[in-house]
Amino acid sequence: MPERTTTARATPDERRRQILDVACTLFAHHGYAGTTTKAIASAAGITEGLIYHYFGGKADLLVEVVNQRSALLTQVRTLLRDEGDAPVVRTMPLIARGWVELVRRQGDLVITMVSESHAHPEVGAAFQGLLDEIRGGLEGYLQRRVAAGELRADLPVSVAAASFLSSLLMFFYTRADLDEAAWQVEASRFTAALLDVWLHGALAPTQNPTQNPTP
Amino acid sequence: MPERTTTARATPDERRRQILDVACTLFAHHGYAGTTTKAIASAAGITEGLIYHYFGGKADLLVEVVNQRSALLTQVRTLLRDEGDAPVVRTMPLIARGWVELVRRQGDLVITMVSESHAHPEVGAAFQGLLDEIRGGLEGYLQRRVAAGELRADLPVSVAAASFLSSLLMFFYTRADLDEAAWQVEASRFTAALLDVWLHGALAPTQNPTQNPTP
DNA sequence: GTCTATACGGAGATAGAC
DNA sequence: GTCTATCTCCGTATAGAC
Repeated sequence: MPERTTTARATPDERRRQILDVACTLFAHHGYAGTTTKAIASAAGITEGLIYHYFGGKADLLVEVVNQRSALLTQVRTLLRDEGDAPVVRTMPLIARGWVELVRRQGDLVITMVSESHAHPEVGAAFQGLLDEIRGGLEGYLQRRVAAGELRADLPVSVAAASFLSSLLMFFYTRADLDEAAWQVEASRFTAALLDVWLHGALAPTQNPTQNPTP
Repeated sequence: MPERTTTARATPDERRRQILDVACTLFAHHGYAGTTTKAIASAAGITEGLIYHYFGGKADLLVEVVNQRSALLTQVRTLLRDEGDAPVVRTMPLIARGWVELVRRQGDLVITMVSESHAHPEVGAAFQGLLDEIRGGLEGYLQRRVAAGELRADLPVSVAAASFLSSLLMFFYTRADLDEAAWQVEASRFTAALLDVWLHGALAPTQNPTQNPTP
């Protein structure tokens, strides 16, 4: 078995990972086209030439970075499966918090996908595919809660799921620069309020004058 | 007074506009860093040198493009003012449709702002400022409808407004490539369903067992 | 596996003729 | 106001030594 006495750091796989991580961060902060191979090498503490030992070219970096979304998708699936068929008032807050924290932890990847969506059709397709799968998962859960009679029968589940996820995603996207402490506070507030609106709607309860004026 | 007999097209102001329009379109499709001055000149039917006669440099183009957002803001303000204090079931559909059509007509600008948000802090700030002002406007309207008793008193108006706008914005952002016909269909459907969820919420009406089992 | 050195093209920008 | 010509630098990518 391969033994390492001292020093000798960074196995090939670690290097690949490291380069991809650095690239992802820089892509998020400066955009793909705005990130130079020199900057990537410098931030990774290596030379430009080494990048081409591990990857075919700069374009490959973007592809491989975006492919890491599958890990993100897996985590969301776990999130949805774990909360199987519990009532929405219990599950939705967990999904909301899980989704928002997941997006934040994978923030650079998400920012890169959103930012490069329109410049690189493949990225746009990957991003939309990811959102669609996640929305589909949530949709399935909502459908089951409709069947259980907990959600209204005429709820447009697909749009309800999309709206829920979009709102949290946009929230993250516009506050990604917050430090961890401020983020926790704002994310909690926003999530709670969003759930309130999403569950109960904006309208005042039954002010229909022909029925139940004051019950 | 300045007279023009024939030909002699493109006044200085028209040229500026034209260059900015072309730049905005290309920024949206290839990103700022991915757009070359050569490409802008070529698409505008002029030479690169002329760009520098009208603008200080490429960076100025981005700034001026993003500054066009004020026009967008004005239009939203008009939209909100015109529908003053009418009931939500009448006004919100108009706001939804107006917002979504506005965003689509100014699609290249919106895509550019979103895409370049994190690479260029000034753009990010401009974008967030724009969203904040629009949300604030909608929030004011909602607050008045709360006062009128039409919306529930405990509605988190700020988040309700943000969620409404975010959902429509993300919808546009992920379907910007649809052709006009398909767009009209999908936008109508989405908008109607979103309003349904937003107004009435997802929960089934009062299945509280201690009260009104079947009224 | 990692670095040095270098080729090559293209990017933004300027000068000056018309 | 518009174009042609050109400058300079920097970006990606390769070759080859260690």
